[in-house]
Amino acid sequence: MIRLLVLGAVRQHGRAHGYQVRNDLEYWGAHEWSNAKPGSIYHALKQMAKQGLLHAHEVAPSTAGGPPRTEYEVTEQGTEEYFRLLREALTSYDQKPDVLSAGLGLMVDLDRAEALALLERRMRSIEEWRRAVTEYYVPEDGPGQLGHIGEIMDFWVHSADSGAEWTRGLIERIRGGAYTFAGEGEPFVGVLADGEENPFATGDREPHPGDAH
Amino acid sequence: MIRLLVLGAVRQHGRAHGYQVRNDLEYWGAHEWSNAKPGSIYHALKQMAKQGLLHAHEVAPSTAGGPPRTEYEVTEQGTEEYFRLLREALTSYDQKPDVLSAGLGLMVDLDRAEALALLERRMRSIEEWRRAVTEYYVPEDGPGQLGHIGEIMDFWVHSADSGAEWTRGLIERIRGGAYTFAGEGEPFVGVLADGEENPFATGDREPHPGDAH
DNA sequence: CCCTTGCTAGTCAAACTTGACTACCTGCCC
DNA sequence: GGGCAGGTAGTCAAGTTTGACTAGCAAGGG
Repeated sequence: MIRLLVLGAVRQHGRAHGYQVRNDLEYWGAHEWSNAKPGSIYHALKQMAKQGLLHAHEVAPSTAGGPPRTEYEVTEQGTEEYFRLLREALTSYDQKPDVLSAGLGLMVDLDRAEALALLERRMRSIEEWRRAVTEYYVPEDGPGQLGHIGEIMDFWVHSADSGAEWTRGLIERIRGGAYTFAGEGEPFVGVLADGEENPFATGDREPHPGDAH
Repeated sequence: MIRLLVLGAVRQHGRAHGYQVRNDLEYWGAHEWSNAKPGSIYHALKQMAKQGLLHAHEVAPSTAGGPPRTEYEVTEQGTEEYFRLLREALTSYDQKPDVLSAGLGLMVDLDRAEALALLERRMRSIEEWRRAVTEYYVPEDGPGQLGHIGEIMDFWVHSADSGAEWTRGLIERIRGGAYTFAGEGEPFVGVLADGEENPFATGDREPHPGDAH
């Protein structure tokens, strides 16, 4: 998950250091909905460099104060992994909203037809899962047998239905021509240029209410 | 999270060993919707014993084959922590469905009035969060400024709305007298007695479709 | 001119999670 | 009467995540 985000960020820059990635993720709001803390980001970069998904350039000291920095570039192998993760994020329904969010942020790296196909597969995935849950909790003995435990299943089913509905909406928007996908001309700029100010910076605004811990 | 589940399971038994906890969690379906693998469970037990939330009895070898086992009991401090976690799980909206699921499974350890109060707070929490997100993504420049990134926010808002709707339903069911809460007589048996067969055992049925990894 | 604030860039230990693995015993089929 | 399938109970190393910490430099106030 973190790998998907990091690969996506590095890829858009062509070449990036950790702090830049960190900033992009904040720009996307990822610090609010994913577990993308500094530690995880740097760890992911190093790990992926070790595994050959990224190439690490030993690089000059910072131009703007601070310690020297290492720049990374996505290798061919890393690109493959990136698309694999991206496709999976859009397709699979594992009720982890952060994975889908990451996929949404990066889906325009695919072409429109493929994005649509993946989302259709996502729909089928949700339906299948719904069927599995309802089988499990409405056994022939009738419901209620589970007492309040049944609420858990009811919650899952409700989530699945709501997720399906939303996905349907998205498919329609994309089919209707929304957004700019790969190979459709001027792409949407999803990263900050060097020195550009982040209009959505949250500063030290506290995390969204309801967050505990 | 895992701590909440483990504390809840041990508490219901009064005294339990790791394997028993593992079985209860399967009974609740937790292996499907939470990251409660054996390793995590045993780790949590040991950790919490070290921290004084559980008391570990050094105990006799198994009665039914297998290595000897350690039994645990929740301490007073552990009970406090348990209720703290439980209240938090029901109240806070951090879009992690597994936390809520755990809370639902254990909510009957509270009394009805408190459960209702917590769920009302959950509703407010969701609304507040929704407000925060919509502020963030419909700035005065108008929407669309974010391009496809806006879809992420739209997804959050949709999830929040759907979560609120479901919570409202649950509140009504509980207010209407559903389920048996603490202090209301014969509690629902949420654990398996020794030797009882799990009617919902999944055997080696594979995890729900759509699960990747 | 110096000193505090704040941004840049990153490290690190401790905690947690994962998935595969071990070892023991029972029942039962042949 | 052997052996193997399957349940019981748990360990362990490798990997990941967390949250707090470090250290360098710039800008600006007094």
